[in-house]
This record gives sequence, structure tokens and C-alpha cells, in this order.
Amino acid sequence: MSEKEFRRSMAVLPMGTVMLLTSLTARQIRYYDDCGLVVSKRTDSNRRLYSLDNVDRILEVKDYIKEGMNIEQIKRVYEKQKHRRDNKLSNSRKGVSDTRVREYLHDDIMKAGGFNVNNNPQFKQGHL
DNA sequence: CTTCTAACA
DNA sequence: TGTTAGCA
Repeated sequence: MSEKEFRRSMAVLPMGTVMLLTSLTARQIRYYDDCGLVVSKRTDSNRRLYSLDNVDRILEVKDYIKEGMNIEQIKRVYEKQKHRRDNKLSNSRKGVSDTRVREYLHDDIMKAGGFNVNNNPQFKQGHL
């Protein structure tokens, strides 16, 4: 792991900072956290600590919600990505090309990520 | 003063 | 989600 990756994974940001960086309320951040959408760390005094990667994830969750997805749907997105990571690891050990893995990845994101006809401006409603 | 949990409008 | 109480 590079030093850059290491620093981004360092959980050192307190709630207040994450609030500023994401423009979300503490309530919302804690909620997404409790739902398991982000893996935060805790200080000895039980205070949450986030990494820059965590902030990116939170921003991602924020967008998904803006697109109309609920917590359960978002959880499925990350759960599937986790499964894909697992498969990719086992595939590389078996010498399998990950090109095919990416094919499924794209396909699943389109489904789970919800670029549904309803809120995609590219698909105007009313004349379908 | 900042954050945490729990609970209610 | 917002908000508030009561701790740490």
C-alpha cells in the first residue's frame, strides 16, 4: 500500500470536519454510519473518526440518496461490490482475466445503481 | 465546547 | 430527518 493510500485510509477526522466536508448534518452522517454504509473508527472516548476515503463514501451515499435510492438499495450496491472484490481476488489467483468481471460490474451497477428511466433526463417521460 | 445515545414531534 | 435531553 502506497503512503498516499495509507493517509487516505487514516481515520482522523472528527464529526465536525466531516459535516463541513459533506454539508450533511451529524444526524445524517451518524445514520449512514449506523446503517453500515461507512466503516468509521472510534476514539477511546467513543467519538467517531473518519478517513478521507470515508468522506468519499459518505459523499457517494449522499448522491445515491439524492437519486432517490433508499438505504437498503445503497447497501446492496456496496454489498455487491464487496462480492465482486472477493471474486476478483479468487479469479486472479486462478489466473482468470478480470475483463469479464468488469463486464458484470458495469451491468450490475446500471441495475443496482439505479439510472432508472424515471429520473434520468436522457429519457424524457411522457412519450414512451 | 464537541460529540454520543436514545427517544419523540 | 429535526431536535432535544442528559452524559462524557
